[in-house]
Amino acid sequence: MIHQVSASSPRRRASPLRAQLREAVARAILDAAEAVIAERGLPEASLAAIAERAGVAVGTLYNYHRDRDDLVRALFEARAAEIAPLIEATTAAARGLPFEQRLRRYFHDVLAIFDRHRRFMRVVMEAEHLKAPLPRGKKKPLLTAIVGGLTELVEAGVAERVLPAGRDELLVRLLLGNLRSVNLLATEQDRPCADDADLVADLFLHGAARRPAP
Amino acid sequence: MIHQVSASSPRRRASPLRAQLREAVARAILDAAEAVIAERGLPEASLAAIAERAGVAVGTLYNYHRDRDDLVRALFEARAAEIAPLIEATTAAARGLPFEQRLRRYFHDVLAIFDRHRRFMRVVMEAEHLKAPLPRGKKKPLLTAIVGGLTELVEAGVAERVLPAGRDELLVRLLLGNLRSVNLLATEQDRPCADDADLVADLFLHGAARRPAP
Amino acid sequence: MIHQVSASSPRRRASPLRAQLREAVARAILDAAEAVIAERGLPEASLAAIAERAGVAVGTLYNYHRDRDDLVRALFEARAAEIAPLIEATTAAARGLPFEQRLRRYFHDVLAIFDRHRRFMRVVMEAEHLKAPLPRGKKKPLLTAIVGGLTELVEAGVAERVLPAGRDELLVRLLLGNLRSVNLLATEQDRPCADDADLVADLFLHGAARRPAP
Amino acid sequence: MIHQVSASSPRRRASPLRAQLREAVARAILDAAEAVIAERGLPEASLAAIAERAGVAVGTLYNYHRDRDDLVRALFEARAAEIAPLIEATTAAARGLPFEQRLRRYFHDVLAIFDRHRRFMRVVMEAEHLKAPLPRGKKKPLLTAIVGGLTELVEAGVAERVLPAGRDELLVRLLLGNLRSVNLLATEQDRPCADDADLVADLFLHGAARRPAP
DNA sequence: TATGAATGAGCATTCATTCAT
DNA sequence: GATGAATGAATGCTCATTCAT
Repeated sequence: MIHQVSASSPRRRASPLRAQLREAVARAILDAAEAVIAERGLPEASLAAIAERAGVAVGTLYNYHRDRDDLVRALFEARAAEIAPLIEATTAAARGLPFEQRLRRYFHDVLAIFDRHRRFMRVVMEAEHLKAPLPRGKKKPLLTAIVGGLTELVEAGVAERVLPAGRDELLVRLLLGNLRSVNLLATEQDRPCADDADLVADLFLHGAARRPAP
Repeated sequence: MIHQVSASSPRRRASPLRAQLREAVARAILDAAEAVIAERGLPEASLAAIAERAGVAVGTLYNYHRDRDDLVRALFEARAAEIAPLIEATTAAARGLPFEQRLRRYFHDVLAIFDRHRRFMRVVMEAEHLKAPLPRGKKKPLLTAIVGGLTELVEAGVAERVLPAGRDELLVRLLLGNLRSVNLLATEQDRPCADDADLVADLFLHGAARRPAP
Repeated sequence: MIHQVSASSPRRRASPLRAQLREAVARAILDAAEAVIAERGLPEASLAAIAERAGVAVGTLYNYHRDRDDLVRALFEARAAEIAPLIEATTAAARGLPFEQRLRRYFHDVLAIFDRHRRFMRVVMEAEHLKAPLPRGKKKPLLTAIVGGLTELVEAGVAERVLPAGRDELLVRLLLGNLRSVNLLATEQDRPCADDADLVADLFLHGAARRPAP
Repeated sequence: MIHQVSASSPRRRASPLRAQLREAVARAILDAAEAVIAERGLPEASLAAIAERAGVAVGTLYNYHRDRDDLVRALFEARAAEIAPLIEATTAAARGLPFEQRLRRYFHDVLAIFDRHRRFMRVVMEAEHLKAPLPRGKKKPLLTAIVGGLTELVEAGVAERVLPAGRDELLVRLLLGNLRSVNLLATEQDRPCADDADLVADLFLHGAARRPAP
């Protein structure tokens, strides 16, 4: 039993077709898992439903994943492997900018990424806090990337003396919460998150209150 | 089988004792449900565990609730019945104040209420978004109260021309998200939410950015 | 979940009926397990088959036993608890007799016990050697009792200088094998084992060979 | 799909190489099956494990055997084809000797054969009685050979008036049981069976009891 | 009304078997 | 012929729900 999900190297050069097929099925399974989880929520996502959605038999799932936990973890890891680099690239791209621009840029880019992966990001954001959403051991790698970017951002803000010192953790959490709120609302309303990036960044920087003209 | 959850009116004047007893058992069940859900998370909270915690037999749960969904809903409703008035009182108390004070006051009072009901509020906040935490149809009544208060607040801000118009829904969601972030972080760190009320209100009003001295 | 199989003490004096019923179901389950195992062999004995045979639902099995292993172990223990004392009584009853009588007596009595519990003894004797017939941990208590009796017997024979010294283990195994052979053959032919007791004892003591008349 | 198990005649004279290869694979499969069964026991021996051990794909097993039952049966038949002649040769070699020598000789030679095929004989002896170790219909051919030899032996003994008449079947079973006991004990203790041949033959002939010196 | 045993549909998982390549 | 992924029936087990006492 081999559990090589994204293995691009077939055992023999002779059958790249096999490998391609395998790859396709593997992808179909993860896509189905994502869809079912997005629809029913993680604990209600049964393997039967996932298999049906993927158009394969239940047993086939076990040709690709050791068990249910492994399937879920593989989904999160596969998406993380795809998305986390984008997040990190965004973090890197914003680095060096003055804080305000940096925040604005980061928010905009991250929310744009959310838009391109909306269904999965919804799952991640919903699972953000859950008791035991993912099987023990593996951590949520995508959240880690996002939180990492936010932490760096906040630290930069503090270093520039734009943000108050000593409340880093709370600030990071509030920013994460803002991303979450925007994502969930936009998903509900079926419109892009990125539209709200500027508003939210502004709000975070300067507050909602309009200062009366002097 | 009678399902009078929060019925405070005994069936007969003749046996207030029996009614009292029933009330006590009903309360024990909801308390147990709250405890088990807080500990294991909603989907892992089995009726067996709840019954054991409540010190009753499983069958007894069905004398008080039609099914599991109904029990959960009853819990949320009961707590809502207890907490929502406090929220509404807070909403009312803040009414009439100038917006900034009003927001500050509202946040402080609401977070203080969170502190007094921390265990349950954590459950509520975790379940905030969940796919099917509550049976379809019934809405989460406590969230409704909070969102109601926030909506009124935002509308007042817009009316006073302190908040930007046309983005009410997003602003409400962001405020709710802030409350959520503060609650979850404080719960994790096992310290009161209310401590953060001023900071968060300030942040929302004036932003994180310190304006350089002119 | 209470797994009190042979518990004769109901939780309340008030419902001896409940307890009686429970006892009856527990017995029915073990009887069914015994029958199915005897028919299909241990590894092929599915819980579904056992439940059907017992006239209960699958879930009911789990009200009496933690899992399949536990059910099987319970069967073996219950029967052992019933039969082992008989074996031990036999061992004790034979104690003190001169070796030849002692052996004869022991064989006869043990085979008579086999006859009264034929179906189960067949299962035990079949499982005698199996790789992992019983779940880890618990040992086969009935075989232990029998082997214990045989060991004592052999030791007595050696002490009386009737049996050769130094080959105790082999002698015990051969005796056990003889009991097994007799049991399986008699079961196949659907006739009592005890009939063969004298022959087998004689054979063991004096051999099959008839000495020619001098 | 051709299921010529022990076919030593290639389909074409033209490609003895191919036939040789086929033969080699067939042997590898049976060897693997024997090893896995010896290690895990018959019911736990999965085709996946056998295929892996044999170094072939699961599907290949089905090019050599109709199904799992057929594979197991083929193993038993192949080994029987190898061992049964040895047993029969032993039977023949002993034929004509006076009964006592004949028995002694037979036991010794058979146990020596057991030693040379210990792993498989253990499997056979363990499976001796099992409910459904082999698919219905087919008999265990090796046991048949052994039992045949024992039957002839017993009949000779009866004819010579050394053994009591009328209990042939039981005597055969007891002898078989003795072989079994010796085999299992020796395997457990990892020492040769043949060492015990004389003792067991003696025991069977003259009994365990030492006659007091006159 | 309280009890807790009985129920059975539903779930994750295994594995002999099939079949396109 | 060899391969190994796909299949799906069968298994052990859980748990919300029912119901006789």
